Amino acid sequence: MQNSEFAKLFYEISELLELKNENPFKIRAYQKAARNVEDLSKNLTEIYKSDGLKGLEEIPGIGKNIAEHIEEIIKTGKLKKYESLKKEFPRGLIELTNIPGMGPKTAIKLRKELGIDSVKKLEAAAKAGKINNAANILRGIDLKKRSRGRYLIDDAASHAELIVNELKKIKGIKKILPCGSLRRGQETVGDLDILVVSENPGPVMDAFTRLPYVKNILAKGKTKSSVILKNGMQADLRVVPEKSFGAAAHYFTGCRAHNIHIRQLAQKKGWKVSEYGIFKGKKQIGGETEEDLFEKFGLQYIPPELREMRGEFEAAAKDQIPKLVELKDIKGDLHMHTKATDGANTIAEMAEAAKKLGYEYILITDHTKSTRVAHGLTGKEMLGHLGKIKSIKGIKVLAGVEVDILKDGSLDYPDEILKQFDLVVASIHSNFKMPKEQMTARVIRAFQNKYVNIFSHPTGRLINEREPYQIDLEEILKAAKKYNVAIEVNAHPKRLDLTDIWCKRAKELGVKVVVSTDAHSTDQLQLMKYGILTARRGWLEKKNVLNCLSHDKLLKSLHAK
DNA sequence: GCCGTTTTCGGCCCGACTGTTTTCAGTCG
Ligand SMILES: Nc1nc2c(ncn2[C@H]2C[C@H](O)[C@@H](COP(=O)(O)OP(=O)(O)OP(=O)(O)O)O2)c(=O)[nH]1
Ligand SMILES: [Mg+2]
Ligand SMILES: [Mg+2]
Ligand SMILES: [Zn+2]
Repeated sequence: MQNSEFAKLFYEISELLELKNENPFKIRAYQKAARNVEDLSKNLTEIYKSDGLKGLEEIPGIGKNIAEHIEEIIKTGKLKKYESLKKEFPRGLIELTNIPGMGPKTAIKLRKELGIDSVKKLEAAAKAGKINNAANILRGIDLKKRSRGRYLIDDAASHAELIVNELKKIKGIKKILPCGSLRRGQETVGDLDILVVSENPGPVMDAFTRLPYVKNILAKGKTKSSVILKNGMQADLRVVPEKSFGAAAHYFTGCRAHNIHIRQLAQKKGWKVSEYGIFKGKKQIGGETEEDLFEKFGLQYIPPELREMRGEFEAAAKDQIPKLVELKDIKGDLHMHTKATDGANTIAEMAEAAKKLGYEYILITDHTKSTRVAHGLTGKEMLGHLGKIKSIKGIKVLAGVEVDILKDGSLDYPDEILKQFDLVVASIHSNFKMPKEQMTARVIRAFQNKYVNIFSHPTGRLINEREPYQIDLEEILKAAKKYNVAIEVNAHPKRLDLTDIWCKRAKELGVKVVVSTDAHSTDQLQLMKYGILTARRGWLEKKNVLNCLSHDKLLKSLHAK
């Protein structure tokens, strides 16, 4: 079983325990365990096999009980506790709690009083007038049906920008800052969380809830409002006074576990942290800015991308928060397509656009013949295509290729062709469904080719569309190190592949990383920023990212194989 | 259920909004 499946199971147990009206801290313990398992790069099954229960208990948030759960699942493929909970509370009951505003208490009450244990039955009862605030509930059901779950980061960012631009027009607003998972640069975003500084929140709330993009108002108060936008996305607004800006930005940026941790640190010092500041008794002693908030705790500033409860507090206490890579450090883009295959622009157009971004170089990487859907080229066609590269003033246009790794790990072009490119990017575009060991061996065989320099979109996942193929990334990273292959962080919001966690692992293993857009048009060259966010979430520094190097040093580093 | 450099038992973040609650529970951020 995959870690993600263990995590899902523990989340589900926590929901079932809520319905059972269990101790809220027990519920949180399961959520915490799920979260920590999700964040692990090592497989739980492997940990158990090598270090047993003791190994499992070393994972934060996993103690004797949950370790035994994991053991039971590995040994029997089932968990009795979960099976019996599931019998007690049908799936439909959990679905009821997914309706906004409806929690476990209400769901249980509905079942007890009206025999309702599914959204369908609730809808019918509401329409038949058997329920108190039927209108609200029907609205909630409707919202749930329309909501698309989690959004791609570029989608969230563009909607945040629309709202920010509208809010800017309001008088008396001193600051506007989108926070939450968007500010942390998470690969998907559940909702928009926008912070506003104003000493006069009333008019801000009025304006926010009347925005043209707003479809429903979920809540509207003095300091906080929530709305549903026309596209189904939720947007939350907090308004605080200037003196609370830092604490509020910190609170609203999260993550939740990170917030709880800093509040616990405050308790130990006899202080209190809330979104309004750091307090000693009634007196505010800090939190005007985020920098001040961390400083008051003797902590180095923690960038939003690292606020995930993944070791940032330990690092900050020791002054070991790395100087994270930035967009301005990027000197070139090493993955892009042109009209010759499935791109929209010519080589010259891509080069001009890249030059405008201030890049020193780009690598043209069109598809090879096996990727027929993308009109992949034969070796001869490819060399002809790249032969048309004219020197363009102010930017180096490198001749590259995104060569298919075939089913057996051989490449779509022979070495005589491959050796003619400046750099070779390799990736998987077919035969996704094969056992993990076979896929891993296939890719490692490709790494052994003398001319392969970069492995692109290593898991092939498409967020919200396609699961990653089965591949042992730990082995892939080790092989990448051995054969001097750089691993790509594909910056496209649908991919973001490698993920943040695996970026961190790559750094630990000393594997070189490149951040590339895989642009299929000049516009898409600007997606680089999302790849950078992912790299930053993976604790990567400028020195870990090869396309922060100048052209000469880049080629030298990759050609050493 | 987890955890511990004051604790192996007794804590576990803190606050906003809604509804009918006249002093709080439920839900959510
Ligand atoms: N102290 C504290 N802060 C919370 C809690 N829940 C949420 N927050 C803070 C941290 C979150 O990042 C921020 C926004 O809440 P969201 O529910 O929108 O979560 P977030 O944006 O992190 O993830 P999302 O992508 O929206 O699911 O509010 C909580 O229980 N306690
Ligand atoms: Mg959010
Ligand atoms: Mg939110
Ligand atoms: Zn590509």
